[in-house]
Amino acid sequence: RKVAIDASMCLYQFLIAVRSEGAQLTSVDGETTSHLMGTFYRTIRLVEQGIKPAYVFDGKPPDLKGGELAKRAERRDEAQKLLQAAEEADIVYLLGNAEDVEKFNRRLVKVTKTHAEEAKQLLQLMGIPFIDAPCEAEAQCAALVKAGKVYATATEDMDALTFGCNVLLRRLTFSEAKKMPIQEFHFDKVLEGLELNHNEFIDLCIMLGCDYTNSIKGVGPKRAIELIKTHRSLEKIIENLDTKKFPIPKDWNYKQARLLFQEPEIIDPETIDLKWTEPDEEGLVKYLCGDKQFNEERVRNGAKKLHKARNTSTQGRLDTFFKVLSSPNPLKRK
DNA sequence: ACTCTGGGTCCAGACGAC
DNA sequence: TGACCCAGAGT
DNA sequence: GTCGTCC
Repeated sequence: RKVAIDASMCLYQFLIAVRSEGAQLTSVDGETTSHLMGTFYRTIRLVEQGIKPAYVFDGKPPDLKGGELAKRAERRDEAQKLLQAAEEADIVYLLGNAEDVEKFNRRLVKVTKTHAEEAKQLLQLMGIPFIDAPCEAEAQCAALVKAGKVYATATEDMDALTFGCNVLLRRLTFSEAKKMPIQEFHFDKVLEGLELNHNEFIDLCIMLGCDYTNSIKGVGPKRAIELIKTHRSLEKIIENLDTKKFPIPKDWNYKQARLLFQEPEIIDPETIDLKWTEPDEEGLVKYLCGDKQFNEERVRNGAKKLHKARNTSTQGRLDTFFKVLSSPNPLKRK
């Protein structure tokens, strides 16, 4: 089974989660290795389960996302200040605020170009294909699914559905899947459950709060669903809405936001040829053990697992592994 | 009393030895 | 980012 | 399962 994965999202998770004593893992020269550690082992795991992952990297964010990105930057600035304060307090009270320091450090995490390039180099050596999306990775993933180049997108982000991704897999990380089953959402079933078509669903998501626009104060999930079912489009909703109670945001650019979901900037999936190839064991050892000080035995062992899984004829279906669950109603924000 | 929103919080991987 | 809890506004 | 360790 071929599956598309939003690479930046994974890297972000790894940078936050893969830590020791609150700090990211690093090579001796202080370079972070958490993202490589996570990518290496999780990918091996997936391949061993008979899944062929294809990683999709973000490109330039759309202009409309600027507001959201500015907010995130602001939050990081805020965390930076809090971190500084906590560190100073730490010196005074000796370890009293160590937890706070950790907490604020996490909020500062950002996936850089370097992280992405290093991950690509690793994937290359592992024989795993990756794609540079021109814009939003989720949009490119959805396009790959629609074109039948992969079976599904594996993500925690429901935005993939808004982009029209037919099949979405949640919790496709098998360590987590032990606690909670992997969920498989089918877009057509979701639409059926909500009794909406794709365009109506997009308008709904815009009301619920997407990265591209503000949302209407006072309108949450309940009212949004009711509004879209009554009026079937944002234009009609705006016409009929009591704007005294529910003021439309100033300069509300919902039309362009809608367009970003309907016709996102993507590479034509037909021009993409995904190839899973033999892992380069010596290359992996050279890269991970030379520069990054990974344990050689573990790296070689990982390379062998990749090799073996690759040459095991049509590995067991993953359906046997998890509960297929076409939930009709992911009625949450986003 | 009930419903809904929105603001706050917390959390976030994988391996292997035991 | 998502999931959960709680306060408070609105009904 | 829990927990220390990975780098």
